[in-house]
Amino acid sequence: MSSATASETPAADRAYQHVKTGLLDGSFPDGELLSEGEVAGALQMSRTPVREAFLRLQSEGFLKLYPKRGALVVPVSAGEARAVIEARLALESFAIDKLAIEGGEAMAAVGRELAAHPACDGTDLTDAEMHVADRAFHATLVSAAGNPVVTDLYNTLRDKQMRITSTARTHSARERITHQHAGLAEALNAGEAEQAKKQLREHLLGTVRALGIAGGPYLDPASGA
Amino acid sequence: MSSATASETPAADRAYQHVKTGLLDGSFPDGELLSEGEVAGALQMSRTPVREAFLRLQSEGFLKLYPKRGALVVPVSAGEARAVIEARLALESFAIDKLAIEGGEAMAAVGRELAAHPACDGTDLTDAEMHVADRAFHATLVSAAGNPVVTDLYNTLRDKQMRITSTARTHSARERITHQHAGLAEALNAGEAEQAKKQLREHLLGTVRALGIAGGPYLDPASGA
DNA sequence: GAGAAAAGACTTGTATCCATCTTAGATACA
DNA sequence: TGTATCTAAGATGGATACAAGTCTTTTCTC
Repeated sequence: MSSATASETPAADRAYQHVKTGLLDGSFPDGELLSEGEVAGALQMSRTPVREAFLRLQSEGFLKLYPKRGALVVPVSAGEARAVIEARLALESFAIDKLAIEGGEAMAAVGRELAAHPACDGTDLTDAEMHVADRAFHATLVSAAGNPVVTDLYNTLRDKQMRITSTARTHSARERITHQHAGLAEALNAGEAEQAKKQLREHLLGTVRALGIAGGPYLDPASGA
Repeated sequence: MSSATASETPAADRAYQHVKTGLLDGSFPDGELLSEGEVAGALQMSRTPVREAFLRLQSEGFLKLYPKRGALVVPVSAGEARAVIEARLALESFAIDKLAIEGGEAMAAVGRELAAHPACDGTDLTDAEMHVADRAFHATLVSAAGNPVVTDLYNTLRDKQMRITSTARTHSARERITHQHAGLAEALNAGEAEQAKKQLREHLLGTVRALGIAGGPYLDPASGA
């Protein structure tokens, strides 16, 4: 079992994890052109699993593969960050709308579940844990709509956003976040869909602003119009 | 240049196209477990590009890869079909909302563009052309929102739907479709966002029904609630 | 005949090899 | 000095070889 070929996790997964981590922690900065052989050497594996990882990362929007040239770490512009958040708002609003149509009890049930969520409190959580909790909080809301396709799309969005928020270190205003989470849960509990969507919009507007990006008219109607 | 290795398009693309086509025209029915070597042999290429195609198809949700077993052609259930259409409605509604916020003129411009689209008339089009036109029509609407992330998500949805509609042969009611398209364009032209969204919802409700699937409460509030 | 063990066919995962393409840098020339 | 060309290095795309896992079928034992 000491053989080098015997490893716990598949090489392709290790490659994927390695590159993704590097992307998130900034080891591979925006615009960098990296090659299969490079990371293959670093991980002491062949190019094949690295290739697989690159393809995955490309489909997730982290890399752009140029034929015979290399893999570009796609730069994330302010516009793209806003686009991601807008898309999140669209999908989460859909979830709220669908819950509303299914009836007040369905909404209230989700509201209760969310109110009890750690992301509504936030004490006793490290920054990393808070980040995980935040993600779980929103995922819970979206999943509650019972549309697996939307849930899927939403998760890919969060992956994209992870890259963005780590690129521009967010100084997360935890109080604001937990407070807004609680407000959202409360609105759902009360069966007020429109109010919930408004809370959500303001919450996400806060997120883009924390990135130092203007919300734009859709996220921030008060500014543009 | 006559060598067999010199081919116009990359082998990986050919493999991708081949499998996707097979998926859409039903050559690879739901639940089938296909293998890399199989299609590699059929296309007279090595497994490597086929593997690449499989990974792509998996990320698009057409295949599910089971380690050391094969690639499962994911079955599309009625529920999933509805989920896809719901997601489409969510994203297209987002597009309308965003246009509305950007102002009446922006909306009207899109309305004019859509009104002039072949998918609003439909004469002189074969069924295949009509299908393409329909897709372009909706893509135009979504793109007009100016959110590339959403546009991207939307396109993957259409790919998914392509698979569904081909699985269950749709008897497309062309008149209904073109008429509803025109109605949508008109509502946009008039700057009536809510009306446009309602038209859109009914349009997509017609689509699910054409597939022989109930709309469910979200697409068809009149039924459930 | 029934059940367990083993053999075989078939699958993917990974490494390695070769061909081709792209590009950076050296070199020749005006 | 500036430019064109040639050369070499490095990249990917694809083919092939081999290792290892999974399921099916056969065979052996009781």
